[in-house]
Order: sequence, then C-alpha cells, then structure tokens
Amino acid sequence: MALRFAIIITLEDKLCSGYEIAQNFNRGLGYFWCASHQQIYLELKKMTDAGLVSYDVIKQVGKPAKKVYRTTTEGFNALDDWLLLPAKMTPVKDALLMKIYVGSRVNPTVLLTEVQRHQQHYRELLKTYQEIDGCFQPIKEKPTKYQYSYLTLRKGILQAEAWLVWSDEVCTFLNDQIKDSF
Amino acid sequence: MALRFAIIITLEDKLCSGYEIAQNFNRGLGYFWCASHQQIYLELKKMTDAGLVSYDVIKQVGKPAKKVYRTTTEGFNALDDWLLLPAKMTPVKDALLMKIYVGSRVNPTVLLTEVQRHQQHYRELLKTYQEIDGCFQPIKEKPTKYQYSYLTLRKGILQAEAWLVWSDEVCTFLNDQIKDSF
DNA sequence: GACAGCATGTAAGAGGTTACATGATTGG
DNA sequence: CCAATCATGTAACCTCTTACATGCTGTC
Repeated sequence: MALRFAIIITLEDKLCSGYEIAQNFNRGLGYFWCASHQQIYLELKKMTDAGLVSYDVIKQVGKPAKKVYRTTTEGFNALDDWLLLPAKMTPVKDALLMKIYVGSRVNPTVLLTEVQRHQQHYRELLKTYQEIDGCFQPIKEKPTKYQYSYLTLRKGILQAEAWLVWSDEVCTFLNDQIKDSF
Repeated sequence: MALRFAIIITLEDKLCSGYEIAQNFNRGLGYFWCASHQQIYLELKKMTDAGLVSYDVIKQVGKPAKKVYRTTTEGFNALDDWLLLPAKMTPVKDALLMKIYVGSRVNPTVLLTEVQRHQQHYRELLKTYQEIDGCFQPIKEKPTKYQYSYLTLRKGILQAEAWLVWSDEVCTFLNDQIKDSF
C-alpha cells in the first residue's frame, strides 16, 4: 500500500517513467523507500487501472519510447487520505546484526570483511548525502516544502553517521579478536 | 530464509516454544529480527520437516501444554553455512519519512502528534536498551560470546539515540510551523 | 461475564524477490 | 562482437500480514 504513495511522491517532484522511478529508488534519493523495477511496473499498472495515475507515451531518438506518468486528482486525494493514517513502524530485520550476535561461531576475519563491505556502502551513502546537503544550504530560507525534504536528508545523515560510529566499534573489537588468535 | 536462522539463534540462548520466540521478537531482545507468531509457527513446522529443529511437548499446571524446540546438529550446520554467506543490506522502507518528505501537504499539528508517537516508542526502546546495558557492565571481561551480543546492543543504543536527535530537529521545525500558522 | 494472558494453529491475500524475456542503441 | 544503458514486462515463488479459529486459566 505504501509503495504506491512512494511512487506518487516521487512523481510530485518530476514526471517520470517507471524506469526513472526505479533509478530514484535505488540510487541517490532512496531515503524513504526502495523497490525493484518489476515491482514498480506492476504497481504502476494497478495504479493506472485504479485511476490514480495516467501516462503519455513519449518517443525518443536513439532510445526506446517511454511511458511518462502523472498523478491524477484521485491519486492526490488518495495520498492525502493516506497521510492522515498513522505511519507503521519499520519492522527490524537486520541480517548483519544476527551474524554479529553469533559472531563467536564465525572466523573473525570473515566477519570483519563482511562488516567492511557494509561500511563502504554507508560511507558512500553518507558522502552522497553530504553532497546533497551542500546544495541545500543556499535554499535554507526557501519554501517550507524544501525544508521538509531537508529533514529527511538530515535523517539519512544522522543515521549513517551513527551506523559508521557503531561499525568502528565493531571493527576495533574484531581486530582485537584477530590479534588474540595468533 | 533469514527467519529460520533468527529462530535458531534465539534457541541458542534458551530452549523456547513458538510463543516464547514470538515474545522475544516483539518485546525486548528483538534487535535484529521480528516476526508474528503466525509466521513463527509456520516456520517452525517447516524447520521440523527439514530436520533443523525438534521439539518436546511439555505439560504445565494451570497453562496449556507447549512445544519446546531445540536445534539439531543439522540445524547448527545450516546456520554455520548461512553465516559465511554475505548478509543482505536491509532495504529502506520508512513510511514516516515519506510523510515528512511531503509534510507541506499535511497539517503540522497532525504530523507533530505522529512524530511524537514514534518518539515515545524510541524513548521506551532506548530505556530498555540502557537497562540491559547496565546488566552488561559487570560481565564486560567475560567470554567473547557476551561481547558479541553487547555489540548488537550498542547498535540499538546508537541508532535509537540518533533517531531521537533527529526527531527533536523535526519537532522543533514543526512547532515553528504551527506558531507561524497563527 | 468480560477481558487478558498462555498456547497453538489455518487460510487468504498482499507484498516482494528472483529468474526469465525482449529489443533498441551506444561505446569499447 | 560484447557489454552496458535504456525501457518494458511476465511468471514462479517466497515472505509477511490480516483475519479467523480454538481452548484453558486467572483476574476485575
């Protein structure tokens, strides 16, 4: 149910094709929702049938034609109704934490490599967020709409920073474990 | 696939019934995974069929009988195989962030109430974690197994703290919006 | 008598992943 | 020629939620 509203929200910033929505969710601005292209195409079809969105086929040179979607009045009404409902807490599902919890069963070098792989991901994410943050500064006194989206960026930054602080603690501990095993 | 290993991991600390596993996931120690009782009973059945766990029926006085599960050797082997596989990144799915992103469409008082509801949840969670943290202190020089589980507690604490710092920024902003609307 | 807690489950359906499938263009 | 990017989709399968179903005990 939330996916369709994530789509309507991304469409609010810029009219997009399914392909472009998928890109937005996976790269950069996927702070609040992500989904595969298969899921997005399916959802867009359902939303079109339900009258929440409509599309225009845009022909391109050197590229295949694309369906550019726009939200209908019904779509915006559905969004506004949904916004008043209480938001569900995100359920905790963290496979890396599970592996650390039972870390004594695993070779610490293997665990360290795994943690570092995730660390690299969060470092890149934080860097992207900080770059967007730099672009935000000049428009801080601009419309409230931008200030709301800035708050979501702040969340990404604070959570990524906290994750990196935590992972440093983990790496320090794992390095000690590796040293001790000699 | 990860649910079954979350079950095996909780069973490692203490032999449990499905009901008790569900309690562990929803209250207190659900730092890494959560699941409904329906899902757990179904998974336990599949795991029993696959030979990963077995159970004894324990009769109780004043309470219905329960099935207490234990992990088999095959179960532990499956766990150890899984631990060597790369852990999947947790996909971002945050309905509250979506609502804040398009906050300018919503009455700021409604949004504030919603944020405060989530805030209360994280405050209680942090309090629980801090209580557990207090119990951990005396065993800091104890077996590495405890030190690994302490790292997962640290994650809960750091992430909850970061969440609360962020939500304070959000509440400050929303209060300003409410003031400005007069 | 009603409600909460203990304890187990089934079934329908929504949500999401993985694999497969097509076809055009551009760059190495 | 191969791989990548753009662009769309289907099908099978797994995961998860919601609703329903049962039955016992203890408390208000």
